[in-house]
Amino acid sequence: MPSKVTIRTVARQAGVSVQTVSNVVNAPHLVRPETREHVQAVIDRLGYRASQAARQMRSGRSRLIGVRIEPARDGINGNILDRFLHELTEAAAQAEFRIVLYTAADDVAEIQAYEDLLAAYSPDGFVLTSTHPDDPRPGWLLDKGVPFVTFGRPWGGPDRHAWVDVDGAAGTAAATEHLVAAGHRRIGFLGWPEGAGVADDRRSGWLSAMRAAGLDPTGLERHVDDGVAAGERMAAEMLAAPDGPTALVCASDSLALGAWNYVLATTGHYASSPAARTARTARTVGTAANARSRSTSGASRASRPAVIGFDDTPVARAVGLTTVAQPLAEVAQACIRLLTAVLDGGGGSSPPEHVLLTPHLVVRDSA
Amino acid sequence: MPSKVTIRTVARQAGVSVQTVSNVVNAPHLVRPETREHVQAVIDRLGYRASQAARQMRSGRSRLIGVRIEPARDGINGNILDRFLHELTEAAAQAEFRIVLYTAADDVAEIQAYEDLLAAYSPDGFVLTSTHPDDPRPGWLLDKGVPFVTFGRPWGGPDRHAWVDVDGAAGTAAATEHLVAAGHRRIGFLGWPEGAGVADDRRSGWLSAMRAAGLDPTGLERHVDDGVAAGERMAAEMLAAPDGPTALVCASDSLALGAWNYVLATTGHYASSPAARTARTARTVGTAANARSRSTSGASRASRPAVIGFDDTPVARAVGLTTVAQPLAEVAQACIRLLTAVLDGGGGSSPPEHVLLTPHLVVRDSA
DNA sequence: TTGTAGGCGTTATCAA
DNA sequence: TTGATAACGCCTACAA
Repeated sequence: MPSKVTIRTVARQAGVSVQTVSNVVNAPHLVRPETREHVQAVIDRLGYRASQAARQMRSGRSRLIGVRIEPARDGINGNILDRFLHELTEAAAQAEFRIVLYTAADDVAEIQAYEDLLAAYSPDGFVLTSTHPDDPRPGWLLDKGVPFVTFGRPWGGPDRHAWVDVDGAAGTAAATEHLVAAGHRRIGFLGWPEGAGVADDRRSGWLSAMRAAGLDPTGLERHVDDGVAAGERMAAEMLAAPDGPTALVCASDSLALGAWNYVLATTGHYASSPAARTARTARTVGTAANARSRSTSGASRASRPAVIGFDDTPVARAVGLTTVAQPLAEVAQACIRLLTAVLDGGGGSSPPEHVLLTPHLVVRDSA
Repeated sequence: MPSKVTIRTVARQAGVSVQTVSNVVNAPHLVRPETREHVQAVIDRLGYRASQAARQMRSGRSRLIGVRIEPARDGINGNILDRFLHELTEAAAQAEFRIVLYTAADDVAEIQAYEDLLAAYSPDGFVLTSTHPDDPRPGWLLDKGVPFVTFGRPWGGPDRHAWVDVDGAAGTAAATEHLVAAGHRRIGFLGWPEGAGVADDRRSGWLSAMRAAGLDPTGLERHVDDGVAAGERMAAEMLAAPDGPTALVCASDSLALGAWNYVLATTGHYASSPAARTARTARTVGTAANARSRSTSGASRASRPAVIGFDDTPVARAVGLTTVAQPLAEVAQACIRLLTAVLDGGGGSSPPEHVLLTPHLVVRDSA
């Protein structure tokens, strides 16, 4: 193993001072082209890379970004944070940053994690996920002057920091419009309890799209804590009602999966893959579905209720669920861009930037 | 914001030398108890934490562990690596290590990532996932003398490094035994193409359990690349055959989900949640299933074929799939333990340690 | 048991 | 345009 290549090694090999080498790396314009090229050649030949530890001691910059990795939770939705993390790692690498992970059971623990991480590794900044009303984290970081960006708007909180978010309302509106275009008139919304920021956001898109289409949303919505079982239960209640909806826009793939399970069980219409369809020979497809459609008139597609989820999770893909997809790569890139802006801006007085991205509908079998 | 608390600040505040403070932190036994307590109190009060950057310059240790974060892939199985990453972050924190992330599209890119990361951040070691035959990574790291542990055996490769793995064969064997106990005699195996290490491992557990139970495995297995659609297709072929299996042990939850989709479509028996069951009133449950069972005699539970997956992914939970669960928290802890052993052992001649953990069966609706 | 000196690799300052 | 020097915070000798 070649003993460590330091800036000294390069300087000696190139016959210049260490400072010149440093300049070639950090401020090339200060070095005469010939010298620069020569030194650069030596750097490449030796494979020299500045030590972050030493660099950090001088410059105070670690080129590290702290990110929390969340537990699997119900695992269906939590999944998008893992995908986000992957995208963020790539976006960070583009900007020569690395992601350091930490875990925390709740907001208080997370603030403790900031302190620990900051004191020992001094990351240059943080990317926060899952912001929510009364979130104590932004305030703490703001107080300490620690640079950060959030993936998620400051729901209700003071808007004093850079954030990136996806327009959930636009997503559910697109879903609703898709259903309207398919001939549905009574389109229900299956969401989460109010007050969660994201919950209200996604509901509002459905609501405005309904009104824009001249449809009456009254009585067509239900709210429940996230989960497949809960989705199935609520969907059963909603769809079985005499004048219930013929289609459902859901706030999550979990809820949608539950609803879709119900639809399939009710209609006996498990149409996911061609293989299944051809293999399914002995069954009399559609009887139950027809019985249902007779009592639910109104949808142009009378065969079965439509369901649309949110997040385009792997489950949705596997099961053929139509769903709203968040542009996670773009979100990640925007996070890095805004964070570097905050880093460079330093104490600058320019107001914090915001980015609101639009999700898109992925149409599959369920709607 | 309080200007940085260094070892000097503490020393002054406590009225001792910096060396004493350092000793209190790194070699408490060298300090007189009274002094130690006094200094410790000051440390706590000031919230002092040694700077990793400075510490690393002296000691050469960064207390950083490099881990690759994989893309979402088909997303259903890739998910377990995300869960592993979470557990690893926690286990590492226990041992005062942090996880630094990197991405890489393939093995060659990953080796490049080692070089970059090593040169700039000098992580103390790496945790490798997804080992496979002809994996060039362990050899490279071994050559460079970089400490590492793999989650995954060195399939076919030289066994010269520490590794942790889960006994896949034990998992499929347990699944098979469970089915045998339930009265199944023709138990099929739906796995991946041979040669992938993990593939052969999981197959072998099924095979040995079949033989141990005195059952003939001939013609009861199929192999296909992972995927839900592939699983559905293969399951259709296998289960529809006149003397086909009455139950399926699958190498993954993806395959199992596909198989289960087929089973449900065929039997019209979508029994996931109680809600669905009660809601499903109009349908005549079981006719198709009975028709099937007549032609497939042999299982004690004639109603429908049983399916068992592998990995206990969120999808499995959501859909009620019986599956084999890997003890990821234990794997993560073992990885950290072995890695620290390698770190401490340094050039020691003690042979690399191995840990093989046993998975367990999670019984749900599908078997 | 405690204190002092030196150096890890880098970059900022300043002089040449 | 380039080079010498100091300093970042810590830890390991070594001295007291």
